Amino acid sequence: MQNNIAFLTSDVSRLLRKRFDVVSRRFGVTGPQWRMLAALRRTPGINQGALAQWLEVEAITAGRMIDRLEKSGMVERRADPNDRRAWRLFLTDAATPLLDELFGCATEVFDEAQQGFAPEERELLLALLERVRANLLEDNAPEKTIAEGVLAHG
Amino acid sequence: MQNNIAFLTSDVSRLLRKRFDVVSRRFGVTGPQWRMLAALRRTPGINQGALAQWLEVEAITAGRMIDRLEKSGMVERRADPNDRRAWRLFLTDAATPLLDELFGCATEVFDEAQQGFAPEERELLLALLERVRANLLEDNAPEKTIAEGVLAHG
DNA sequence: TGACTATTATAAGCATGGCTATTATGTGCG
DNA sequence: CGCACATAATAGCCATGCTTATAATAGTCA
Repeated sequence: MQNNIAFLTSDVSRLLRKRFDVVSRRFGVTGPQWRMLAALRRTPGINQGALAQWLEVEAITAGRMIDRLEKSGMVERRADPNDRRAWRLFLTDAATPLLDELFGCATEVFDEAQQGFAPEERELLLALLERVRANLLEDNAPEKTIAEGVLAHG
Repeated sequence: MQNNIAFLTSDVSRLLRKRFDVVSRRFGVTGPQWRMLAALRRTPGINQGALAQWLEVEAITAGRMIDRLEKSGMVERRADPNDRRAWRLFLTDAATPLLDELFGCATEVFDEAQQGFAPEERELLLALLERVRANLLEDNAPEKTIAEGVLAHG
C-alpha cells in the first residue's frame, strides 16, 4: 500500500525538505526560498508571473514568497517602467554570498540522499523521475509545456 | 540546476497531489485525507500518536487532519477506556464505500504517471526511491549521529 | 501519598501550495 | 475614443506540514 509512486515521492520530498530546512535555516531562509533566490540570480529583472512559471507554482504562491523575501531583505521589487502592473525582481547584496554557501550545502544533502548509489543509478533515478514528471505535465496543461520550451532551460 | 533529486521528487509529488486532489475532490476528500482513511481501515482503533507515526507526520498534523475528517463525518473519535488522554479512531459507515471507489481511481493516476514504462522500469523506480527514503530516514536524529561520532573519537 | 517524568493531545504561529475572485493596467478592435 | 478582452498582481479562504509551548493524564519511585 505504501509502496507506490505517489507515497514514495511524497515521502522523499518531505524528508528532503526537512533536511534543506535544517541547513538553510542557519542562513535564515527556507528550502523553497532558496530555490527562488537561485532562480532570481539566474534571471535578474524577471517579473512575478514569469518567475512563478519557472518555479512551476501559482503566481499567488510566488507573490507571497516574494513578500517574505522582500521583508527579510533578500529581494527587491522595482517598478517596471514599461508595464505599471508588473514588478521587476532583483536580489539584494545580502543574497549573493548566502547563495554561494547554500549551494555547497546542497551537494552534501544530495550525497546523503543517494548514499550507496552507483553513478549510473543516480542518473537512472533522475531520468525515470523526469519521465514521470513529463507524463504528468503533458496533458494537464499543454500551454505550460510549450511555455517551458520557450523559457529554455539551462 | 532543476535536475536533481530534491526538485524532481518535489515536482512529481506536487503534480501527483494535484491529480489526486482532482479525483478525490469529487468524493469530498483530499489526497492526504485519503491516505489517512486507508491507514484507518487497516488499523481501526489506533490512537492519534500511533497514526501520525504510521503516516510519518507530526502528531499535531495528524490531529488537525482528524479534526477535518471528523467534521466531514468520515472519522469518529471514541474515548479510550484505558487512557483518558487518548482517542481511539474509527471510520464511519460513510467512509468505507468511498475508499473502494478511491482505490480504483488511484490505479488510473499511477498508470498515467508511469505511462510508457516497462514493468521492470516501474519496479526499478520504486526500488530506487525506497533506497533514497531509507537513506534519509536512517540517521533522522542528527544529534544522535554527532553524539555517536563524539563517543567514537573519545 | 507526593513529586518527578513521560506520554497524548491540543494551541499558536509560520511557510508553502492550491482555488476563486478582484483590482489595475495593457492591448486590440470597431 | 470606448468597449471588450487579456494579463499582472493581490486578497481571502483553505489544507498540509513544521516548531514550540501547554494542558491533562499516566506511570514510577521515594
